[in-house]
Amino acid sequence: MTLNQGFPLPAEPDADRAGEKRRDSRIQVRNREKILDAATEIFSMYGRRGATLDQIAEKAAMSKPNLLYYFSSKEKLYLAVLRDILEIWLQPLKELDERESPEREISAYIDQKIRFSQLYPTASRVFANEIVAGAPVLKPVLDSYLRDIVKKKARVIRKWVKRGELADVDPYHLIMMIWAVTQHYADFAVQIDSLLGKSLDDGRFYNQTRKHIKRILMRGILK
Amino acid sequence: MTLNQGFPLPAEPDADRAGEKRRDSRIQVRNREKILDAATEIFSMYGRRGATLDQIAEKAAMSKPNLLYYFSSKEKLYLAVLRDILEIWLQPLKELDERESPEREISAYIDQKIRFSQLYPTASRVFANEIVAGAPVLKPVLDSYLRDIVKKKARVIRKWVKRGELADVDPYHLIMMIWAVTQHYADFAVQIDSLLGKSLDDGRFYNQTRKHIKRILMRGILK
DNA sequence: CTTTAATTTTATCCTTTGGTAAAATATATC
DNA sequence: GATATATTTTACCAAAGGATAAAATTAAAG
Repeated sequence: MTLNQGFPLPAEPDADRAGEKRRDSRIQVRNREKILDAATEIFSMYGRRGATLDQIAEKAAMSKPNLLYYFSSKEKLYLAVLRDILEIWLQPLKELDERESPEREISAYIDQKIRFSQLYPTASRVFANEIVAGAPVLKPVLDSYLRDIVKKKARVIRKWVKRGELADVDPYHLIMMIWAVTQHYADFAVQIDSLLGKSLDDGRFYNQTRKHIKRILMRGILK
Repeated sequence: MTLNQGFPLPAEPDADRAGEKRRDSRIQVRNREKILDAATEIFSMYGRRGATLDQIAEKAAMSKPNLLYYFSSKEKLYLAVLRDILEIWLQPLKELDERESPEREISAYIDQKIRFSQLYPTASRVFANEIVAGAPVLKPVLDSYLRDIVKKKARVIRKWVKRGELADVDPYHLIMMIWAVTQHYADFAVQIDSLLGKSLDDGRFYNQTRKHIKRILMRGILK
């Protein structure tokens, strides 16, 4: 993972890297990534407050002070993790295109969301954890950045409805419904494993899930 | 809340109350409930590990040792909270009745689930937190108790499909879809508030949400 | 090779946190 | 109202956890 490109989290939160000049060394890159991956996993299991630097350091196979050499505080590390996640989490929504048919676009959107759940289940859980906890860190981003994007895309959906290509659905509810259902398979993976003994890692199950979700949702919203 | 009746969590986990004889005094009842409510709120925000007894005690307006007089450890308290939640969380599913029409039954089920999200959003979040974290405590219950109930109800749904009263849906996916969508409004309430400035507390929004979910889902699964 | 800069380790600090002990206070029962 | 029991408070403690300092080591540049 780790595709941290200029993300709109609270302006330059990583004070660490202020005034940086030289490029990240190979060691730098490798270790930051190792840490971010470890942190994602630990944060997904214990949450922002419950996770400990000791656990993360251990999972990343380095000493705690060494970890702190790369991320100067637990909070900064958490922020870095969130930034990476939000970026990929949000990408698919941005691609909804009103010039295409809703059938095609929404179908593709569901595909991408469920794909995300398959590829980055732990990341999804970190995000879920943050939101369930009341978005102590992400709230400002939700209130601005996310809000704007969703508003824009709601307009796209509304246009489809007006054109008569879609049943009369509320755009916001529709978007949230898609989020809820697709993310569920990553966020509540243990539950699903308990009930079915399956996970999205299983290619057959992945496809069955994908098709099932799409079938019901598309039937529910297409004219 | 607090309707802790003989719940099937790991056999008699509340060793505190072993060999109890006399009934709970009024003070006992009142304080246990105060603590459980406070704990629910704190656990919902910080998770099992992130929550602290100090926070819970403060919210319950009592000293920490006093709190520990009622629940002898944080883990026991967490367990008590979970037990209460699971009980009410699960109730609606048990009521699915194959002798009635799927239209009526599933509709009622969705109603009850969304009602739960409205009435006990924090409880829902504690539960969500536990599952997202990998169900460290509830895993055994999911693997046995929940599994059995869901299996039984999946059979009911399958019967409806066979009778031709329902489209050919997978029972498990359908159940999870309903869970995902209805719980979403409690678990991700902050997000919804950020995007819409609304919550299920708002009666109008509650009804709109309820109807919207039902419309899409029912259309998606009825023949 | 040296010399300089980057990285890692070791030792340590201070605060928070779950939990206990025992004294003090309140409540109930006779 | 005296006595026994239940509840609450006060004072602690040991372990865990986030963070820093400085020494030791490794990698890079000339």
